[in-house]
Amino acid sequence: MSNLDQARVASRSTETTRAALIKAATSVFAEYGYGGGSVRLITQRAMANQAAVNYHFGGKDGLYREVLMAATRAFEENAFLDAEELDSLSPEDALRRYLHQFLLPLVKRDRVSRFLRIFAWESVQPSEVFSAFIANSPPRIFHLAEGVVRRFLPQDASAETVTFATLWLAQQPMFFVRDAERLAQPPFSLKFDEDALERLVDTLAGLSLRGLARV
Amino acid sequence: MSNLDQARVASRSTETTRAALIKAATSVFAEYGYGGGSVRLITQRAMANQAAVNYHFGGKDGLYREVLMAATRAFEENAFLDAEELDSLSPEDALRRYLHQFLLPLVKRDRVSRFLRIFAWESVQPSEVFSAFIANSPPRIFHLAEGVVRRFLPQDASAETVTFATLWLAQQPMFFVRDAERLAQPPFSLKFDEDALERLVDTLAGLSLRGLARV
DNA sequence: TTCCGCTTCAAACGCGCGTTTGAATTTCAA
DNA sequence: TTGAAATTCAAACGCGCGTTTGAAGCGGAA
Repeated sequence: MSNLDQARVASRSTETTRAALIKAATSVFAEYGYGGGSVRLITQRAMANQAAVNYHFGGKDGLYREVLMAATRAFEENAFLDAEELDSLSPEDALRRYLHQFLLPLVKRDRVSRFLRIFAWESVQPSEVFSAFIANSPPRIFHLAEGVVRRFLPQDASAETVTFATLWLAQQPMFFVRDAERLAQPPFSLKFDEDALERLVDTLAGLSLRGLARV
Repeated sequence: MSNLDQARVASRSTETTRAALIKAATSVFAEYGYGGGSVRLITQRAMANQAAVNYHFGGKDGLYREVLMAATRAFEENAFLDAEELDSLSPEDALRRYLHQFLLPLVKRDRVSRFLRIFAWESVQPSEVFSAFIANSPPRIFHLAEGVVRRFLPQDASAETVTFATLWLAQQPMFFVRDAERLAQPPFSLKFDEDALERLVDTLAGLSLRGLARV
């Protein structure tokens, strides 16, 4: 008992530091990606010592794994988008819902949006940590695009075609999420408020559904 | 005259070193991007001294500018794809030609393919050097996607719509070019020979033209 | 109060990076 | 051949990175 109590109480301050580090790491990695985010910046934002990362998580990679686990948990707790919910919609509405949810980080800066930004980074330059992470427990979020695409493709579509189309669809919102800041500046000067988000969803959904020929 | 001769002859060996550095830098930056490519690797491949980069180009950024200038020159000398050639084709064929040319690096490893890979890197993480470079002399290559897209969009399409659609189209081949190596491994295991390239062009052109609804 | 594990802390380590340095070497006009 | 300019070279510099170190601080048990 005494051991347990001590562990419990001691872990109170431990949990405070751990939570602060995970929160700071989430925002830093969302901003700069895993490779671009530094331990020094993370500990600075968490108001913790640099060595705390190694003490509590064994290193930068361990902290990142913790962030990825939190992200997976958030997505699987239906905090984001559920495959069953998509199935209940028409294919067209499922596509629009998919695009809308993945483009949300353009206008919201909440926890889930930061997780999405991290995934957007990993979609263009996967870290070894991430690759190993999804190899062990592939997150459901990756099946969403395939699920949406499959409802449009014929049953006998080749696996290669399905892969092409899935990658094609998944990339579309990722690009805008990842590069939102850059697109806000010249020569593009795209400002994303909620109306612009709806127009972007409309445009992307139209392009995805009917292609250029019908825009 | 004597000064000129001296400069000319001296520049013979100079040009040898410069050319070797530019060639090595092109392949290194194509493989790892500007930030990921190191001066040490470049000089090693060029069999030159590390200090040569600073001596001849003033630094890593100056060398990169030289590579970008060579790329711009290659593209403007019709070594790649000409806007007028695209205009001479039907919109559908122009789109297919655009996609085909931008996907060529998947099967070819020539000079132009390396330039395209560099552009693919810059499309996701623009370096300051690149941003400054295109600010001074925007390369024609960037107008190609807009030119293709515009022929499908109605005349009165808003500037925002044109931008959305242009970015959307430009991203599609970039993704496959940039991540070819990763896509070759599980879980995707995509092998790109010339046949696969044609199928990818078909798929992307179909998706771009008619969307998911008609695949 | 004393002691002992847990946690924090400032400092330093080792590494790779782009760059600088100053001497050695090469080049070529005079 | 000579001397000055251009070029090459090995070595080192300064910086930021992730990580390690060992002492200091802290809190609860005896």
